[in-house]
This record gives sequence, C-alpha cells and structure tokens, in this order.
Amino acid sequence: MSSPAQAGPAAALQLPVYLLTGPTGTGKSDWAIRLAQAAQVEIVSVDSALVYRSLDIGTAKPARELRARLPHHLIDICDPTESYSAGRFVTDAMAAIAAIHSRRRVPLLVGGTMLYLRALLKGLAPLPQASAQLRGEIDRRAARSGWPALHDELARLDPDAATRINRNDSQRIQRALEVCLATGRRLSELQRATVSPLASVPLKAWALAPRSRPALHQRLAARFHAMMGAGLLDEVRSLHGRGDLTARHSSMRAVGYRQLWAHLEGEVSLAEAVEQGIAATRQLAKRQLTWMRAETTPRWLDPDTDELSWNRDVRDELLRLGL
RNA sequence: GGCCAGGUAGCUCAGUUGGUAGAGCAGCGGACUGAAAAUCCGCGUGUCGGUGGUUCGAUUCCGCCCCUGGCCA
Repeated sequence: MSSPAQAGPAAALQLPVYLLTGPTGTGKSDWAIRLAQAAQVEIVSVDSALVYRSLDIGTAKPARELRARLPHHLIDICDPTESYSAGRFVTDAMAAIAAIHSRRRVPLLVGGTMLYLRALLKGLAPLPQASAQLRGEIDRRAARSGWPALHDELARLDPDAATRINRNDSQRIQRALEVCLATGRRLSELQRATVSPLASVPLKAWALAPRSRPALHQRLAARFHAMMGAGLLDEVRSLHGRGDLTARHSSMRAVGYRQLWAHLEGEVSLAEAVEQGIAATRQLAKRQLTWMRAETTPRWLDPDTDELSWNRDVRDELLRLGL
C-alpha cells in the first residue's frame, strides 16, 4: 500500500464521511450511483428495508448487476425473517466505514432511515439486544391488562422513561420494560452513557428535499404505480407464499409490503391496498422530513436542479483530499 | 317524463325533536436510543346543493330549481 509523506494511519483516520439523505423517492440512490461511477466513494446504505433480501421492487433496490460493478454496503444482508436493528446497523456501518477508509476512499452514506443515521452520528447507549422471550412475556401481559397498566409499572421502575413515553406507545413501553427487566437498571440512566462512534470523523451532509409537498406527493404516487407495474404484487405474493413470514415480521411491515400483504390476506381490495400504500409512503416521507428538520443541519438540495453542482462540489472536495 | 332515495370537511358518512355541526380516513405539525418503511402525540369554519317562504332564528320545516343513483314509463 503506497503511503505519501503525510498519510500514515493518523491521516487515514482523518478521511471524512459524506452523507446524502432526504425523504423517500427523491432520487438519492440515483445521485449516489452517478457520483460513485466517477469518484473515489463507496455507497453505504442507511435503510432499514434495503437490508432484506427478496424485498427488491418495493424498496427500489439498485439492480444486482449495478451493485456488482459499484460497491454498495448494507444491502441484502439479512433474511426477511430476521429482525435487523439500529444496533446492528451501527456495528455494520462502522465496519464498512473503516474498510472503505482503509482503501483510501470516502464512504457516502445514502438513505433516509433517520433512527439509524442518528444512532451512527450521535451514538447509541450500550443496551441489551431485543429478547424474544422478554418481549413475548410483556406482550402476554399487555394482552391481559393493557398497555397503560404496563406504563404504570414502568413508572415505578423508571419514572423518567415513563414520563417521556406515552401511555399508548406500546413499542417504547415494551422496550423500556425489557431493558429494565434484563439489566435491573433504568433505561433512562443507561441512555446517559451514549457516545458518538463517529465523533472524531469529519462529516459533510447534504439533504435532497422536494421543491414542494404536492410535487413530492405526485412523485411518490407515480413511483408506487410504477412499482406495481414492475411486479410488486408478485414479489409480495411470493414472500407471502414462503410460509415462514407473517405480518408481524418487521420486513413485512415495510411500506407497500404491509398493504399488499393485507390484500393477499383478503382484508382489503387491491385498489384499496394501493391507495393505502401510497398514503403510507407520503406519511413516511413526512416523518423523515420532520426528523431532518430537527436533527440534521445539512445543505439542502433540490432534486430537480442541483445534481450537477452537488456532484462537482463533492469531487472538488475529494480532489482537495488528494483522492 | 313520473315515483323513490340521496346531495353535510379533500373522501366515506353521522347528526341537529329549529338555537349555524362531528367521527373515521386523508392532510398538516411534532416526538423518537437494538421493530424505525416502526410506534405514538397534537391539530376539525365547512356558503350543511341553490333559491324563495314560514320563524325572533333555518343546515334542520314548506315550495320551486339544479345535480347524483335506483325503479317505472
């Protein structure tokens, strides 16, 4: 490995991380791919649905041939029966970033799963992983006495957590109880030990934001219909037919998959499922935008007009780094 | 053309024994520490189809008109 005068291990650590985020359906992946074809960057997906194999059409996953030519990380890394998590993401993403840096290239984080992004940038406390057994027990108790009763219990075990978590927020009540029961300590206390794994790495962030909400909505509807035309229903039918997946698996809760699954279960007509899928996509984009407004301070870009200047800016940056 | 049923929020509908109206969905804003494409919280003024009448007061009762669906010609 060649090492210019100023490039020892310390210099390698100083290589930056780039981030391209934005709500679903704004063209992040396309921008990233076109950049990666011409520059020393490798794409690291920040997406809780792209991790699953066999979820291709509904996740707008980049084609396999393309990924064979261009390095993409954290795509197709688990089976749809598994449950990926923010914790696994941080571990996997840090490993990918280190590997890319060791090749003297810059990782380009691309995606809109904002919890994953925040976990990576701001850190995750050292908490226990999900326990299927504890969650099962908590679920059974919730079915018997209701989530508000479990919220009352959380208020005794961890008053701070209970204050922050709503009485109806089953998912967070369950997680907080799980952590308290598994560790014998309070979640709110454990969370104070959060450290950012990327604290020492320079970060440059951009966000692709739609010109207007109606324009975004139009785009999302068109994209969903295009997915249907590309065979999304068959893809979901084949997942449904496997026999080892249920509506409770996180992979099958993804936008599009959940609604078409409900149709295959006979709960709604196809037209209703499509309508609901499009609405769910809009709601996802809205939540992502809320998070982006609050959490990141990126440079905002217009999907329709800014690609060339962005591409040039990034390549200028890379040039300055001697890449 | 006649008879019947409707016309209330972006959509589907409820309701007001006459005192200008509310649900679900959609939408908008927000929260977010191993399920996050998840989970949860907050936000409801709309010529109550139009017009004339009765009335202190009409979205509600009456007349006429318009529109939609059904049945009969």
